[in-house]
Amino acid sequence: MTNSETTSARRMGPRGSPTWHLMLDGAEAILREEGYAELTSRRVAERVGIKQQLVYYYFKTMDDLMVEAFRRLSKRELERFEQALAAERPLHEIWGIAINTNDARLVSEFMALANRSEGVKAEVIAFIEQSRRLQVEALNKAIERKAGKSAAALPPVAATFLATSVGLALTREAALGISMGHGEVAAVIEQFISALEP
Amino acid sequence: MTNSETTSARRMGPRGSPTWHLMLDGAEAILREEGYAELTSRRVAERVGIKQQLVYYYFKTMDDLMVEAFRRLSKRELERFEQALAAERPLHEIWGIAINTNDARLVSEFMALANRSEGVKAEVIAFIEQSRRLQVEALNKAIERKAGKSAAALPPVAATFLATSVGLALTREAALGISMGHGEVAAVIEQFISALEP
DNA sequence: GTCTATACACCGATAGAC
DNA sequence: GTCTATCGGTGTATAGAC
Repeated sequence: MTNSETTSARRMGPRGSPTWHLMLDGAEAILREEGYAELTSRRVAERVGIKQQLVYYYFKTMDDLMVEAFRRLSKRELERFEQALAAERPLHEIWGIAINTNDARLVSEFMALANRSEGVKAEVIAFIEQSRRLQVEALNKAIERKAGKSAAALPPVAATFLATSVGLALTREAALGISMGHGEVAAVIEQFISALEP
Repeated sequence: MTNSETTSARRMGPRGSPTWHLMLDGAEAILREEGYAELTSRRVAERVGIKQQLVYYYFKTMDDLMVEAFRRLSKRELERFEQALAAERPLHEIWGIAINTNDARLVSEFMALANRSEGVKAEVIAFIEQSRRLQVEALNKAIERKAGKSAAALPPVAATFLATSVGLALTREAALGISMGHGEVAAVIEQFISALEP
C-alpha cells in the first residue's frame, strides 16, 4: 500500500531528453550560484522558462532530481579525472583539479545535501571513493614508471588525500575572502609535489 | 523609511537571558543533528517547548538567531583553543582539536550557512582568522622554546592549515561512512607532527 | 514573559485538460 | 509535452491579549 510503484503511477517523461537535461542544467546553476536551499521546483522552472509542475513530469520527486543531477555531474567529473590522470605527472594533475574553484562550490553543496538525502549520500560516497581509487591508481603507475624512486616518502593514498583536502579548504576559504596563510600552504604543497614528480 | 530601527520596533526580550540561551541550545542541537535546512523558528520552539512566535521576542529575525548562535559558539571554541594551545606541544593539540568529530559537523553547517547569510559569514571569517592567528602564535612560541630547531621544515601557518584542513576532511568523510585511506593519512600526519614536536 | 490569532509567501505534489 | 487548477503543509513575521 505504501509502495509507490504498484498503483497510480504518475505519467513520466523520458530520462535523458533535452528538457530533462535543461532542468538539470538549471539545478546545477542554482546550486552553484545560490546554494541548495534555493533548489526548488519553482526556481528550477523559472530558470529554464517552464511551469513549475512540469518538473514533476520529468522527476518523480525533488529528491530524485537532486540524485540525477549529482549522478550526471559525477559521471562528467570522473571522465575528466580519468583523462587528466593519464598524463605523465598525475600528482600535478590532482593538485590542479583540487584547487579548481569552479566546481568546488558545486561539490560542497552536494556534500551538504548528502546529509539530508539518502539517495544523494549514496552517490556522493560512490563518487569520493571512485575518484580516490582513480587517483591512487594513477599515482601507482607513475611511481612504477620511474621505478625504484624514493617511494617510501608517502603512500599514494595519503598524497591524494592531502592534495584533495588542502585544495578544498583553500578554495572554500578563498570563496569567503580569506587568504591568510594560503600562499605559504600552496608553496609548500607545490614544492613537495615537484619533489615527488620532477 | 526602509530603516528597521526608527519606528515600530517590536518589543524584544533581553539578550543573554536563560530562555535566550535555551533557544540557542536548541538551534545548536538542530544544526548538529539535522542540518541547517531544519533550523526554523517552529523547530526551535518545538525543541525547547515553547511557542513558535516567542522566538521573535528574543530574536529579531531567524538570521539574527543564527548569528548569535555562531557568536556564542565561536567565543566558546576560541577559549578552548587558547587553553589547549598553551600546552607544551601545540601542534599535537591542534591536531587533536582538528579530528574532534563532535563540533566538526556544527562548524561545517555554519560554514554552509555563511554562504546564505552575510551576518553569519562575517562571524565565520572572523573565527577562522582568529583561530589561525592563535595557532600560529602558539606554534611560534613552541619553536622559540626549543630554539635553533629545524624550523625551516614548515612555516607554522602552513602546518596549522594542513592539520586543520586534513582533520576536517577526515571527520567529514567519516561522517559519511568513508574510511578509504584514513589510516594512512592519519599515520603520516601523526608521524610528521611527532617529528616536529618530539 | 508567554500566549492566541493571523497574514502572507512559498513549497512539494497531484489531477486532468489541451 | 506542456499547461491550468488546486491541495495541504510549512515558513517568517507581526499585533495584541493575558
